[in-house]
Amino acid sequence: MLKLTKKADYGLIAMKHLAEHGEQCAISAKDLAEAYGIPQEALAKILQRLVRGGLLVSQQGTKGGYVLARNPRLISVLEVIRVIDGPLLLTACSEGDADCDHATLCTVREPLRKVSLSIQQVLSKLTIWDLREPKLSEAEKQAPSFSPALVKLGDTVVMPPQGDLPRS
Amino acid sequence: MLKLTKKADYGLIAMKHLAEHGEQCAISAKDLAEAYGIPQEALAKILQRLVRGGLLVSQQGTKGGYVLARNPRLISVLEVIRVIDGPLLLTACSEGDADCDHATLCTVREPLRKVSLSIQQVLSKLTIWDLREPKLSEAEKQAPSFSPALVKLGDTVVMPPQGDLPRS
DNA sequence: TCAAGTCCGACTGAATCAGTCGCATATCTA
DNA sequence: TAGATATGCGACTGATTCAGTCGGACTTGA
Repeated sequence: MLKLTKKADYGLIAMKHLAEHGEQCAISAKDLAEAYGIPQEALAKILQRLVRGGLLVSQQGTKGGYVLARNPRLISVLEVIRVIDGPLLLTACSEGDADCDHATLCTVREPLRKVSLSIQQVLSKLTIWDLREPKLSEAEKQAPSFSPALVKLGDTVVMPPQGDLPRS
Repeated sequence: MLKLTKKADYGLIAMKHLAEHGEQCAISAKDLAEAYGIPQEALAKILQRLVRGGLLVSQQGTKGGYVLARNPRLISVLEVIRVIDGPLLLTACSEGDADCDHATLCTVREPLRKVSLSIQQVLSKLTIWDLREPKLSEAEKQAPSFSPALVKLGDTVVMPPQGDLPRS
């Protein structure tokens, strides 16, 4: 459980590839699909969602393809996942109580919601750029875009949020 | 996506209830189900898994029911989820490469695995006891069983900023 | 020994996921 | 201008997983 869907997986692979190679020219869905052994049509649908989500820009026509809409250092993994798979919630029942009939009875939702927030924050700190080269993460430590941080559960989170968030 | 199944949800609710009330006598699946409006048989199955997983002890017979196998302070949320829903993996393809045909091509797996580990650390730090009373978590801060967790992402430590999330 | 009460394993609809197909639209090149 | 190439979009199908139900096996207490 708690696993990402293949769609999100494919989406991240594509985004990472575009971050690495798509600097100049657009890359077509076909090329991406062939490069990673992903079904073309499936990937195309995912890329379309990313376009609608504002993370990619598409270019139609013969020399068309996809390009990142922003600097990869400003696109978080969380955004990609959220665009493809929808909002990620840890608890089965969403924020609204209306749909959950035992809202008043269910007493674990609140603590779990906090855990969910922690996970989201971890994912929001990781950018597409960070996926690029794992070995570079050491060097990235100094970079302002990826600063050290502390995770605390319960209702308190210590340490000032010095790090700038990737996009808000 | 990335949401817990209802089963895990029910399981956590039950564990929490047992941590609060099941000190002396065993509590039957029926009582638990009625208390939270959960289908009896569905809950029973979940409780059975928790027994097999070594987190609960079952007592058959007229006055039977379930009791926690260990101190609730020593049972992590991660354990409960893992017993009910199986090992939680962020990536679609598991650790073994055999089943994933584009193992060599998929380049995002390694960074995602680290994220997965971070999430697991967060969940393993949270115990059933911590779910008990959210208001007490402030006091629990001093308790040795619940020390501030540090989430490490790869070689760098990542921190969720407090307060609100980056909306996208 | 009987009966009440409980745990336990197999089974059946329902929902979601992964991938496919076909057609419309836009752009570039000859 | 016509053809080739590429994205954009909706509907569809098979497979997997989830949620919940049913009947049987076991233990306990009178």
